[in-house]
Amino acid sequence: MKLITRDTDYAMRALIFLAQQKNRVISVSELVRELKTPRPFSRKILQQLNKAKILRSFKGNHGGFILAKKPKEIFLVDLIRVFQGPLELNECIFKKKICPNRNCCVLRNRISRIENKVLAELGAITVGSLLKE
Amino acid sequence: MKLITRDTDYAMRALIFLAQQKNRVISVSELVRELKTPRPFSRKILQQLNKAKILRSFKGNHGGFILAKKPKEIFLVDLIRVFQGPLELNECIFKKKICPNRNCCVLRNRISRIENKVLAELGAITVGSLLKE
DNA sequence: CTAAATGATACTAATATAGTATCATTTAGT
DNA sequence: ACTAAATGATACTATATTAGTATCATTTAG
Ligand code: FES
Ligand code: FES
Repeated sequence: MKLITRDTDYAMRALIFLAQQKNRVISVSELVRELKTPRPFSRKILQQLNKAKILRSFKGNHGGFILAKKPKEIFLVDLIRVFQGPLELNECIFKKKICPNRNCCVLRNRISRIENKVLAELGAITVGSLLKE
Repeated sequence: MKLITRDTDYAMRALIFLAQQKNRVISVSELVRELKTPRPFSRKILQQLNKAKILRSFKGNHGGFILAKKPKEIFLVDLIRVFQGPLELNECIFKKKICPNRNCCVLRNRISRIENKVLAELGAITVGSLLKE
């Protein structure tokens, strides 16, 4: 079971790098030179982050990307949601057969608790919290 | 993010069904008639459970499967491990670049805590705990 | 001997993840 | 106005994982 896919991983790295550049507009070329991540893939990811309003983009010559939010306001969970869809561990797993009345299913309760825990822990991680000085 | 794949799901259903049959040997035919799961797939799953010593099998005419353990001793985590491999949320996600000293990486610590929580919650779920009387 | 079962194993199909390619559009600099 | 350097949008390809099938060998009750 993977908690984080590569999109999310690269996105986080890119965001941390951008955060370190303090509002300088950074092009994909510059970014991949630094991070050594595959260029077109990285580009796609930045574009998605732009659509998600986590980045702001500038077109044309000398264009590129900057953070649209403060590092402390960019949460890992948000990235997960952008690239991996909603975090639903919760969805009923054992359909009809096993779960007679869904409200009190042992499984369901426990899985909800897991989900809450995951959200709480991940919800505390931001780009800011991973920045090294 | 899916916590449980279909193998694990079907396996759990099969085990619950077998538990309800109280030591009667059940053939795949009988099982899929009841559970309505795809036959050859279900068969493969039962064979895997047999290899994992969660089931015992009997060959030949009137053969089939019975539980090799008490329902309370069959844990959901075990099934997850059989069908989905080890539950490693933990593996380092952001390699070199982000994590200078791995022992104190914020992320790593939090993810370990998530993993522990997941294990604790799942570790409490057995076939027995899901049996309806 | 035979029918009904599992064992072992190889194959196929569908879906999700990872990544590429291409063309249109924008814009700073000359 | 032209050009080079950038992003926007979108379609495509490749790889891995998940889901499922097919087949033949072996075992065994009757
Ligand atoms: S798994 Fe959905 S109610 Fe039990
Ligand atoms: S993610 Fe591995 S040490 Fe930080």
